Amino acid sequence: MATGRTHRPATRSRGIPEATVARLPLYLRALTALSERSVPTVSSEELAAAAGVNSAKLRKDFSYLGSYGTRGVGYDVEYLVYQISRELGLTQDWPVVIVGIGNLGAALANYGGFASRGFRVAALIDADPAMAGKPVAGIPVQHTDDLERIIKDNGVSIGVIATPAGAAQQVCDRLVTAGVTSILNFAPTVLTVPDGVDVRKVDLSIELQILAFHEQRKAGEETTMETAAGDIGSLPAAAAAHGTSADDSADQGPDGDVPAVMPA
Amino acid sequence: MATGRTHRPATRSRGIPEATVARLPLYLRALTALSERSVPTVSSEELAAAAGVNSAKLRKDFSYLGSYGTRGVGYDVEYLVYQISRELGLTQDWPVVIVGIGNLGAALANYGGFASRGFRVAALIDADPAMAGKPVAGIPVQHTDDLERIIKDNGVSIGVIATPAGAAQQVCDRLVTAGVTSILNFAPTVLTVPDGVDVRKVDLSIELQILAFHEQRKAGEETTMETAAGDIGSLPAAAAAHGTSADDSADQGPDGDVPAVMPA
DNA sequence: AAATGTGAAAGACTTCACAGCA
DNA sequence: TGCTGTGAAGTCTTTCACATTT
Repeated sequence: MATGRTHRPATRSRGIPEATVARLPLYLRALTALSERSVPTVSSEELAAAAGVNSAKLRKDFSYLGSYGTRGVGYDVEYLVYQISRELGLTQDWPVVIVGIGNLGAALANYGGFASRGFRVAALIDADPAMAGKPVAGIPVQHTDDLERIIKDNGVSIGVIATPAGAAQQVCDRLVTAGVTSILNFAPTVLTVPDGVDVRKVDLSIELQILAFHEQRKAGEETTMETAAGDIGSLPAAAAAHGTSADDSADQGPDGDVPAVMPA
Repeated sequence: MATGRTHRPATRSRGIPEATVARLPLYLRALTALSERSVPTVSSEELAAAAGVNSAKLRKDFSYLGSYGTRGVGYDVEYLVYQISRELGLTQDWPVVIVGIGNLGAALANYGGFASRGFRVAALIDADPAMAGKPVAGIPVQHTDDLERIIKDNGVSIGVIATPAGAAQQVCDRLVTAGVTSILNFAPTVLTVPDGVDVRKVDLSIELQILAFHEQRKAGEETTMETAAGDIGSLPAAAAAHGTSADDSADQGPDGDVPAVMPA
């Protein structure tokens, strides 16, 4: 979804494709596991299998970073770990704030992978005064009133929003004003941000809906049914057109659903 | 991370592009909001703005579903809500099980958006005997031992994995064996599944790393620094090279990614 | 006059397949 | 021989721009 698109048109200094960037963390994880097992080198084939991609793609991805492999041998694990970490900016410390310490916020604060790779939870912020001072994951929750100060005092540039949808945009605005330029949004809402600010979204219900789409399709196949019967019962109910002149008679016949995709 | 690949020629009968499917939930959410405000119709321009995409893309997306708009007018909100819901398979009930009731699992169980759109948390499962019986989000947690029975008794086809990485593959195998064909994986690990099973992954640390990448770039631009100084200190420290110590092996499925859907 | 639906062009990403190096 | 690195081909996605319909 990559909300935050819109990078400056320029900045072509190092054009690593977005799709490649999105896979680097995957490779890094696989490499880290190999490193822990003291495996010295891997071939693109092996590493690709561990990361769940195909080897040609992996080699192409690495080619954007430079030539870090050895023909006939493979890649040096430690060296690659370092190169990818550096490329991703993980060799530096990233203080992060989490806003909205409900169930999800607490889960995120406790998430191990967070602290590991260069990210450090600098502060937890919540709008509920009752939460203030209470420690979550060993970090005392602070009140929203101090948001700006917290951001500035800690030099935070990455913010995580785990508030209810209704509060997300407002929190986002404050974060941005205070200097945050990258946001990870867990609230089920579209955030509007000024140019130069990156937003990534994680949305549970969207993922489930995508799964449901495929699941539905599988079910339909099995039985070779093509009329997708079974739903006809629960009709639109909408159908009825509001003003919009266009009387319903137009298309949707009572059963005339079956949208016949692909109108020639 | 786009999951469902698809080798097969891709059944053109109803070929809705994966990228379009991934956006339908977005449109649906925007439409639902409009519906609640009793807005009768929207133009592609307005709806696109609400969903955070551009209007040409939205129109193209809708064109795969059929011709549900009215030229010169726009789209009937209620009607579109129904059509998209049906296309996504949300007009039916999807029982879901969540495995791994730690911080994250509990957050998911409590997540409102879950219950809303056709998804119903049929059961919560955890390996810790101490959790058994304890209610989370009003649902009693059950022990992993009963996983297979629970799946079957409830006709579950969608499973959510929120266990630690180490347990994920095993849980996945059991879910699949018991009949689950769609999995939403929150564990930071690559899951291997047989053909016909869909896996989607949500990975916090990957999202953060992608943000860090862009964040780093921004910082670099501002100061025109390009040597990313300050890191040179922590060098690779790699180099050693053993022979081909490929012991693990296990390079299974060629494209261990996601399978797919729709055999022609 | 307004706004959809869609060919066609442009762009991004993936896969192929093989030259070239260790 | 084994495996990387990469042009070229193929596929998917986005964007353009306009004919078409209400």
